[in-house]
Amino acid sequence: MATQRPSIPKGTRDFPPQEMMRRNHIFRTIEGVFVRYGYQPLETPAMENLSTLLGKYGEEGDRLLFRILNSGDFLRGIDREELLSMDARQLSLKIAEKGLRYDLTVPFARFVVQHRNEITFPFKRYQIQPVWRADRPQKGRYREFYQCDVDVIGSSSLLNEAELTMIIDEVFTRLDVPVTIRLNNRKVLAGIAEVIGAGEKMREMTVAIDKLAKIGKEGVVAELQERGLDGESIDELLPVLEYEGSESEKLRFLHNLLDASETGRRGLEEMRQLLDHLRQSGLRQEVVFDLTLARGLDYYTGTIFEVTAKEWEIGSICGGGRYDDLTGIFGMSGVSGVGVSFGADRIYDVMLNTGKFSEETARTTTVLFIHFGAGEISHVLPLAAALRRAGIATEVYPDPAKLKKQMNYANQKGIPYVVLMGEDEIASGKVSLRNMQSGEQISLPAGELAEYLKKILAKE
RNA sequence: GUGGAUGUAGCUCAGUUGGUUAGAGCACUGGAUUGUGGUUCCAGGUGUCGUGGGUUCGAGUCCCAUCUUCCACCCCA
Repeated sequence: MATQRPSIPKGTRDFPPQEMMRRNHIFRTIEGVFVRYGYQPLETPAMENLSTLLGKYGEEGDRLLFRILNSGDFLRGIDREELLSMDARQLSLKIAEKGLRYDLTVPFARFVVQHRNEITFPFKRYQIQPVWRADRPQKGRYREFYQCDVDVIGSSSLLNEAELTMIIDEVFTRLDVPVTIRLNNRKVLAGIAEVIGAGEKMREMTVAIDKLAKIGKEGVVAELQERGLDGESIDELLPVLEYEGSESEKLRFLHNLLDASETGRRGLEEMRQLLDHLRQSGLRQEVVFDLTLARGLDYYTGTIFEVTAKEWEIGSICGGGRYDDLTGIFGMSGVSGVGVSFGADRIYDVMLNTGKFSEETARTTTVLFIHFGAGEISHVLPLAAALRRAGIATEVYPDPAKLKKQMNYANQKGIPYVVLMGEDEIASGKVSLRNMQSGEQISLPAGELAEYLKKILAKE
């Protein structure tokens, strides 16, 4: 048999050790912040029933769902006529009943409805798992990627929005990634659509103005025309797009503009309150009320969030919003929720490209024991055990290889300390401890090694 | 889903109008140095030229298909 060339499916990746350690650093930081705000962990299966997934992400989303072929004789019960119809969409529903999850929000909604009697509301959960999309891959766009979601469901208080903003602020502060947190409110957007006489075209309007940063004012105008907004409405919208002023001036400007729209006034009041909460929370990252922030997902109904890195352009690295009736499709209405999702893969890219990973992030072992043969092993093992008991990650080189080879191993793996155990050391009851970074080497009694290392490691 | 680029050693890339046995640097392995790494010097294998067809006396080079990666749409993390 010919040897086959190893490969993985399009848009998927292996995560080698160094990358894993860096990714884990991101995941642990994010998770640590979630926990500190009282969110609880949840995991759901990689695959869901296709009926749970279909129709939740629009036509585009349905196309991007990975479908899982039924097991066994998947053609059973399908008549010849159907098979020959060549209608892939219809046929796929018969031969595939499961699909890979497309995001974590819909499975979460499914979970909440399914377990509504066991859940205490407001329910605060976080979920860090991969999702799959049959998208065409590009840089920073994969077919398998991780999402870190935090949501609170069963409370419509704006304090939740404020808390999520604080979480975003803290995560990126801890990761040392300066960001801009952009906020807006779908009700404000709806109000704007209403007062410019395009209430019916709210969705078209938001999709177009969402692209402002990318295609500019002229581009947006062209897009608006293309999407069927009349010239009058566009003329009225322009001052909104062009508006520049302080936050308080912006609120006043909108207050006048949205006077005639009840929805708009409500949205504006929500924004005013949220910004007020945030002022009292001592945020360290930049927060802006951005009228041109729209976000595509249809189910958002209130506050919307989007976060971009200041030092590296890669699109949004975190986003979310309030959805008033996500669980309605599963038969549980009137439950409001709000949540955000962190894009770990993109955060990784930002941190890598802006040099935010320190050497320590990729370090696993602190001490390596170097020895030269079977005779030394009996002296090495108790010492290594003592270090591990002291909480120091310790390795013993498995082969009595040349010193150079063992040193090189420590070097390659970024191990900062090496303990040499040879005939001389054993004879004197001492060990040689070498700092691989400075090249400094000291000799000390074997019994004092653990204490000494603990002391100098604590100082680092 | 639409349109466009790309692929040569583990990595970054050379490779002439199609011509005989496909190259460099880095990395890797061994040695100089039987107990002191990162520097240096020497030696060494780096390979179905992405894959499958086709044109040709002859294809890494030209043509077609396919896959990969990347880019612009679409959408999004």
